[in-house]
Amino acid sequence: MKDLNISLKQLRYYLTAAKHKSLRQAAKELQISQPSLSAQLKLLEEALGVALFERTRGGIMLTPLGKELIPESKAAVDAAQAIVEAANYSTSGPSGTFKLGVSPSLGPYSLPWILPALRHEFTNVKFFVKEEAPLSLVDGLTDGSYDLIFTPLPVDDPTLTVVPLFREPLFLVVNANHPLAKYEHIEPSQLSGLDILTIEEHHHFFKQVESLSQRFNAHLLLDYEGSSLDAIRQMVYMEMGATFLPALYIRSEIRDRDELHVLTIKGESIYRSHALVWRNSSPLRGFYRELAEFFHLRIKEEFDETVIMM
Amino acid sequence: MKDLNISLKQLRYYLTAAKHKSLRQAAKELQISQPSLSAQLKLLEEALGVALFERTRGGIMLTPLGKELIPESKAAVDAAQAIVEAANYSTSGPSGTFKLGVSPSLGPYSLPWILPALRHEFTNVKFFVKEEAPLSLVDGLTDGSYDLIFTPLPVDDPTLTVVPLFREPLFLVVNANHPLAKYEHIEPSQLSGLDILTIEEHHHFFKQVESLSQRFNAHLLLDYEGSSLDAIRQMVYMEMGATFLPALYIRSEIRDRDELHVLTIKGESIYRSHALVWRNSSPLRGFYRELAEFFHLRIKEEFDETVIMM
DNA sequence: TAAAGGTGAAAGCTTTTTCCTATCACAAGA
DNA sequence: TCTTGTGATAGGAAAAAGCTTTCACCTTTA
Repeated sequence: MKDLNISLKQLRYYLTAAKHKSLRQAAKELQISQPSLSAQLKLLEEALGVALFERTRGGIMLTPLGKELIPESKAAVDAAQAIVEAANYSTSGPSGTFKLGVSPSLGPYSLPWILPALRHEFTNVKFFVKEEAPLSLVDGLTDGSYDLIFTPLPVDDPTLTVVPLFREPLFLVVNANHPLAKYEHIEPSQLSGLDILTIEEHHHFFKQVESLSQRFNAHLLLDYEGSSLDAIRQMVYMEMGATFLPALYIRSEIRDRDELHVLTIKGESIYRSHALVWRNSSPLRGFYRELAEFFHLRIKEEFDETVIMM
Repeated sequence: MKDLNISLKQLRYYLTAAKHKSLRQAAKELQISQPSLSAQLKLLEEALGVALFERTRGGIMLTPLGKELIPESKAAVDAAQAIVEAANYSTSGPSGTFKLGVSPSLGPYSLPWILPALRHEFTNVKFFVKEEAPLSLVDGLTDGSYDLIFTPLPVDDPTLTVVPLFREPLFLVVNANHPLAKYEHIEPSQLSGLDILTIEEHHHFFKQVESLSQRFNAHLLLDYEGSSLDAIRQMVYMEMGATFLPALYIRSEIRDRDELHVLTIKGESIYRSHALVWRNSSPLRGFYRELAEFFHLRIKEEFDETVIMM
């Protein structure tokens, strides 16, 4: 990069002197002494190697080149002013485009109810939302691909701040023609031998369903893994097996109870927890705490009958 | 004007740090020490009152606002760079739009033969040409309305540099039906009582024709003054009187010798002189001397049979 | 596990830049 | 002749920019 030996101050001085056609008047406006102004304009002329002004006893006048360099000088000073103003505006509230990473089993069934209110509350804040599996979310947060993630737990990294927000119940879902569909609540023993479908291995959800299957002696189907909750819902609909689905998903996507039946297991409370997570080193961590509180309130307002607040 | 407390250097440092995501790498590119860069970025952040970077042990990353201020920062630095480049370009030759003032009795009959060659020779120089009576030209040069004037002499102002270029003969012009039209040369006594037309009083030309009329005992018509040389040529054509016209005007505008007759006066050499004039205080006076030489050469090439070089 | 190598920050010092006051040189106007 | 206006010059003080050295902390390698 070519060395720039001119300063914004010098450009301001030049524009002001051009305006007044008098070094004394300009110095007065700038609130510096006239010899200082004279010296700085001389330095600017020397740095550029050209004469910008013609000095006469009646004052100064711009040379043709001096006139020609006015627009670019004004552009530089105006751009700097815009930076200062944007920053001033920003100190009165957070600003910019934030990269928010979410789990695909959580984001689509919660964020549409949160983001509009968020945009209303923090008007200069934009979110660029991307879905990715939770393990990838944590990696992305660590390496700076995301500023913030909204993800199922667990997250075990001491460089990250984890703010748990709520617990989301998981329910057993079977086809309406399934023998278990005649019940609202079943005994754990009734799960024995049941074919259980789930989504891909790198999701926390997979591990949880695997654990549940082992616990209830059910049979976890590994040959027909789904790529999303929608996919496994379709498989249940096609009588390929049963599955566990999160409450927010059920709330959002399962309306036709003639096709799919939702059950609870007696004496069992099955949940997964969700949190907002950010890097400890972020200078915006104060704002992220505010955001976490906002999320918490919004989720409470919107999903209080579905989830358990933390 | 709001006080700008950020510098172009700081903006360059910020852009370079953003590019490298490492203060050490950026400092290396900028050829300053890392602690200096760190300190300057901190000062920039303090001046703006916002965090532009998040610091981690693996390096730095931009905050959302840090990202948002990149385009304006680049705009400021690029504008300054453009100033430096324009100035560098300019030191390899004069540049800008020059305000050239010319007399209406000279400019139209000379500049069309000079300006194209001038543009070819000085490619970054533009002329904004304006015609005005010579006394107004001098006033305009003194007050800065013109950078340069091309004018008939005399010019008597010690703050101005006057470079005489050539002498332009004046010829007597009569209608082709006039008794004097049968001659190519006449005696001074033949002018006695002749009606003489001229242009307005505030032109040097008026004073010269007035002086000639008195000298040859001719009758200067004051009731029918022309506003231009074209106007008095028409009056001569309409047999309202005779007139003196400059050689360049005759060369350019009088082709039909069946209508108007051009005479010389025996034993008399009648001229007016023309010069380029600029302010002594102009930092571009070196360039104006060059220009004067170029005018001189060009006039010699184009008008050598019409005028007398000085 | 220890050593090496990477990160940005803090501290103290030197150099450079920016700004000040006082004055000068020159001109125009009263 | 004096007053008032212009921009420039000279010398000094204060602020800013940059340096080297070192620190704290982490990761990687042998």
